[in-house]
Amino acid sequence: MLFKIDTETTSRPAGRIRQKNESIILRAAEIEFAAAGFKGASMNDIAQRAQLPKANIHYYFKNKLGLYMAVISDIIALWDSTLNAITPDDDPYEVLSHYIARKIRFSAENPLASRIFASELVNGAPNMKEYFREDYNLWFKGRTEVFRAWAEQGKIDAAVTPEHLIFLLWSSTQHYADFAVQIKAALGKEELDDADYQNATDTLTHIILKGCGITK
Amino acid sequence: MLFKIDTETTSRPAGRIRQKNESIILRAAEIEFAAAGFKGASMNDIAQRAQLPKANIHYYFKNKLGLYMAVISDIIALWDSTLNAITPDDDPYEVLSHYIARKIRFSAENPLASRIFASELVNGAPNMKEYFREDYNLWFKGRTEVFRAWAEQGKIDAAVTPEHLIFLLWSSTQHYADFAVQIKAALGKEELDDADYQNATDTLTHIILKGCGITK
DNA sequence: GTCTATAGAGTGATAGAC
DNA sequence: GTCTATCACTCTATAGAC
Repeated sequence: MLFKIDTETTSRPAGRIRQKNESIILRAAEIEFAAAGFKGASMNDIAQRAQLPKANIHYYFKNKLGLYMAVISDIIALWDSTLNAITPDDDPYEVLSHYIARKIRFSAENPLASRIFASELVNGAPNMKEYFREDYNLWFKGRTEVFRAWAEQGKIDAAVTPEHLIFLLWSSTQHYADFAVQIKAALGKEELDDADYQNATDTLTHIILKGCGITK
Repeated sequence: MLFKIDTETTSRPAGRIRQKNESIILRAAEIEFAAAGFKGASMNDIAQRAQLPKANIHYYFKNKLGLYMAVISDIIALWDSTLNAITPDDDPYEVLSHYIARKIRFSAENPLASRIFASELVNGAPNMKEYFREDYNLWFKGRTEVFRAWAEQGKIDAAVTPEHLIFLLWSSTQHYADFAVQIKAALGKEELDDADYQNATDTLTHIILKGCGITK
């Protein structure tokens, strides 16, 4: 997607030290932003977690927003790519079961990224206005065409609106990262293990595929 | 559920003025907290939106957290009640299609409440630790029993894990409030209308009920 | 009950010595 | 490249006049 942000302070090729420090800062920022949102996180806390002086962060990143966008842009790239791979010629059963498994795995492995994205959206996406411009609608329309083609080929129930099926795929899988606290409390566990994620994947796959009338 | 918070400054019975001002403040706070999260929202902005002096808010509510909890406790009460009404003797088809419709309607009518709750959870629920205590696990277990009973009566596919079915019901319906920005951008609409919500309800009901093997 | 005026802590950001 | 010291500002919260 078309969504570029200036995150570098200088235009010089990254030196070894720079590269290392930037990645340390980004990792620290990811944790802080995930825990408190954009406004809630403080440069001070990020600096402390990165074990670097506050001014050092301002040397590597233009300002707080620049750092935030640097963290978020990585997440967005991952997001878009998941749906883009699907074409009308694919087998719905194969593709969707793969998609569900992949998104749940992503939720399990990158919970912080998911949560920062979710936090941004829940608050009305004030820092991502350009991302949700007109072309987002066009891109999404293109993606629904795939499901519509499947419906015309009788591979999916006519009662299923492609748009809302996509929303269902997104919501049900992201939920395991975004609402992890509630899920852990409900299941009475400190952390979710592989069996939990497998269970989630199996149940979601069963319900969604069968519910859409997609057969193997 | 057992989750009480002191929100009042005094213990006196609420006077007419007090009642009116508190509700004005609560409404303003709801908007601000939904837009920026707990830390991101400022008492100043809340006061300005309520058209009251900042100190006035501190007179009615103990502090920022107290105000926040007053907003949140209303939401929680609504949340719990939805699942509590279900019993094993109910007809799964009736109950679940009702549940889905009701939760989507709630997302449509109370998007701010949903988003504040979501924002709190996404950030690790720092202000709701007591809510997600041991009894939450017990309460949730009790709710899963209903679905398990249905499964034993052959009313639900054995492949469906009750826990994850509940998570699916939550995530898919809340999504329309929490991620409204993304949904509107995807559909290319300024606001979602009744037809959109009806469409969402129909598609979700079809997929989830059929996917669970629940027949009318 | 109401509101002005301000305290005191914390914020993002930068100048300038090293 | 690095980091101390500091600025200007905003935050929550309260004292005290009305």
